[in-house]
Amino acid sequence: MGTTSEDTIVSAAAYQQLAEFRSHIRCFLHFSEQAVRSAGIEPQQHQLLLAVKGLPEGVRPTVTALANRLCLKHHSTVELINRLEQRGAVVRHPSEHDRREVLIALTPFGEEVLEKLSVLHWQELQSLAPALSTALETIVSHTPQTLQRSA
Amino acid sequence: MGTTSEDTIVSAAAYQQLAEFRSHIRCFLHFSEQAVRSAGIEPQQHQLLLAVKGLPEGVRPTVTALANRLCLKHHSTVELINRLEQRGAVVRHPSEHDRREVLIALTPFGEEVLEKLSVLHWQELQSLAPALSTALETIVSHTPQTLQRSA
DNA sequence: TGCTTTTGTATCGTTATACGATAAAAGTGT
DNA sequence: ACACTTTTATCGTATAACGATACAAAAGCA
Repeated sequence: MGTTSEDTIVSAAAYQQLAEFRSHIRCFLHFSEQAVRSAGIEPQQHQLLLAVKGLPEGVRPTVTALANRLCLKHHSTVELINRLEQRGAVVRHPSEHDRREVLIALTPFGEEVLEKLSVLHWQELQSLAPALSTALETIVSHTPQTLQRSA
Repeated sequence: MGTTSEDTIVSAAAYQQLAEFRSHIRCFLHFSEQAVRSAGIEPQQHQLLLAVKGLPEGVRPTVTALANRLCLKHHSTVELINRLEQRGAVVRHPSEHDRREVLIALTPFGEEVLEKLSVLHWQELQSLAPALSTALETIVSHTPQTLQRSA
């Protein structure tokens, strides 16, 4: 009677619910990409701007802090910052606490772009939130019986 | 007296809430990427597999249908399918309704990978759903006064 | 003090991905 | 037969992320 851990079956409904959830996320990200590119920057660049501006109180905007926030490797973050610096959206300046650290700040141009995009995103989220919430709710509530079944 | 549409100000709290929401999404997508790569395929490839398997009833898995579901251009979808076909995760076969169409089906390997990943994703969503819901809720409820302010 | 280890940032080469521009084959309407 | 649309495919280009590698500053230890 030892139940093996391999007799898990995913129902057709479960696939549809997962696909639905991903579709909503992709829909939001697609909107975001279009809005961001219309504003003249790239999606990941926008997210770094937002990460800088939306960092919790008391956290210095170092490369490492931003990498953590964005779930990126440090060197990927460095490259992202390079591209943003070339576009004039951020500037680097040395930290006084630790001369290894580089602090990132938005330029007026970066601030302007981010504010404009933030308004658009906020509005878009008002539209998308219900569908996203529903999809999430469906997955969480249907969980045990729908997903797994003993053989 | 004429209120221009440009005097919109985004508060620090609003930036933090938007950043928080994006961070949760990135966190989920990061988990997904790691799980998917561990399974031997690429993130977008996994999402196409899921899109095929989770397509609503009665929708034929054509390139165009999948492109719509994934918010991609047709030719981007074609390239994604090429890569999946090379890895043996999907096969193409001609449609009988319309000889222009190409229908996509998972191979046994594709099915196996997708099922394994779907279980992992379902479980992960159980953990992440509360934080994501909260972040969404915060944005939706705080909306009018926090985001916009007349000059 | 000097030496080692750790931490923070940066560079290079490779891969996946997505797009625009373009094309070809199959269907549709006249 | 003809133009027109739809569906799929190819090619060149760009963003992006990573692993491997490197270097400088800080921290820990002798």
